[in-house]
Amino acid sequence: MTNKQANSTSQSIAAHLEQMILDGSLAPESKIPSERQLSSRLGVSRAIVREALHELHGRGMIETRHGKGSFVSCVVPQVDESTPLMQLYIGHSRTLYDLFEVREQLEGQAAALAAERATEQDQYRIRKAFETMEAADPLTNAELDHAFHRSIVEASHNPVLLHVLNSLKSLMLDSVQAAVMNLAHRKAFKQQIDRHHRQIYHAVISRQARWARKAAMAHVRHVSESLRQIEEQEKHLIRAALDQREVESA
Amino acid sequence: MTNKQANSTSQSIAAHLEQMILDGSLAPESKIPSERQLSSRLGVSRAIVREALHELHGRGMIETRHGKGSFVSCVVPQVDESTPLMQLYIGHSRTLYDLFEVREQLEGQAAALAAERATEQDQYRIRKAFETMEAADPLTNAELDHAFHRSIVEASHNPVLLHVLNSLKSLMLDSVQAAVMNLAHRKAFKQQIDRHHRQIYHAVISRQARWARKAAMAHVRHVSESLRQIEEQEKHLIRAALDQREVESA
DNA sequence: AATTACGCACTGGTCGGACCAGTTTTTTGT
DNA sequence: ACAAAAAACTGGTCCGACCAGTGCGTAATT
Repeated sequence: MTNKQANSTSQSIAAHLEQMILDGSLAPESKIPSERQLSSRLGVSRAIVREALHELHGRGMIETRHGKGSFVSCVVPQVDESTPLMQLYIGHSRTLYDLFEVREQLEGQAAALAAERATEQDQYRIRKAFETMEAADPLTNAELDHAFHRSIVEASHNPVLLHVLNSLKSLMLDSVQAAVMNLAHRKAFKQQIDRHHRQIYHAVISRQARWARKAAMAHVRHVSESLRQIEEQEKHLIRAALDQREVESA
Repeated sequence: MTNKQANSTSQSIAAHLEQMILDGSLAPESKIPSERQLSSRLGVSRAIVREALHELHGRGMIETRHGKGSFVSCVVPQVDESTPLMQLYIGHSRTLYDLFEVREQLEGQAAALAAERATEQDQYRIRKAFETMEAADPLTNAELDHAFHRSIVEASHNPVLLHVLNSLKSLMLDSVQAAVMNLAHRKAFKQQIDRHHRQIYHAVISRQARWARKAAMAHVRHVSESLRQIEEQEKHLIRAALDQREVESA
């Protein structure tokens, strides 16, 4: 299905192993056959096997310990529901916050411009998006939240801004988006976010550019820091789990 | 900072290359030195280099083409200048000012972050770029001006910011760049620009983030408005010419 | 006999050289 | 001058060797 064997041996072997891992043929924490074993069984040189393994390591699916072997490191056994989250951007979490740093500026600018330049039509759209979002079920408002912000960016009447923000958003992995949305599950966060949305809305509608910028920036920053908190918590959980496991295996 | 060199050679080489990519030392789409070259330059075997490259490939930071080489595949997707949408807008002067509007924010943020996060090495680079620029012949300092701004953006240590600003800059047509440079011909503008540069430089070096942001934003805004003025003047000239023609043909 | 220590048989990590296969540049023969 | 052949790149694959951690079983020591 997703068999892209693209370039060649090492690639296809990596894909093959990945498939086995995702299938569950290779359970998490289970030991992967040794390099020499794979090499002879697959009829390729050991170098190729090593390249394939490094490829998987790059994706964080594998961990290798000198003298012991390589092990599947699917952190969370849960199929593919809620928490492959961390693993994806765990190595790049820094970049994620860099991204928020940029977004903070641009969303702020967008809100300010929207307050200044929104036409009546824009204001109508913003109002509609806002009301729809407020009335909606908190669990399903991912799209609506997005639509609200989008309506504001569009009201800024700056295509470059729109374009850049779009590509930044598409940069965020779905998992991260999901995580952001999961903030809504925590009542305190949800309320804070709602408050921010209201502030942004009113500021833009009442054409108070300065306030709009401030509110939008605060909003992005809040989301970013909330995410950071969650990451910190999960890191602790993971570490705790690992410690626990080591205790058990000791 | 995030330098986990953990296991060994291939890992640390991968990390090193990743750093270079994120830093912008290796621009997107740029060719990475050949495996044999890296191998000899880093003093390790080619196999190790290959493993490091595969690691990066696994993370999607690299693409490799047989017989050609390996290439940085933009971590931060380029703000597509090729997208049909942008294609339409490019060239419209209105879009140009939208662009400056965005740049104003981002350059400001970059300067502020640079003031906060610049290492000694960064400061040295910035100082060198600044002094070189000041000492240079005003007519040929297009490159140097660019280098100065770049050194500051790099000192912000935010790869997303770096890449976005890079792609924005590439959006500006050469003609525009030339026009900006032509501002230097007018003594008043030139002096103002120099003053801005000095302010930015001193603010960043003395770690005054707020001031740095303000200066950088003022700088971009000034350039933008100067350009607008020039355009206005030229428009008058053109209109005058057109009127003249109509008179003649009447 | 129990315990320690050594050593062998694993594991991954690194090396160098060889060769194949695409791509680009240079040379060369008409 | 031009087109074809050749040389000089590039990455892709293989081999065989050796080093370095790890673990286990056996032999030496107590």
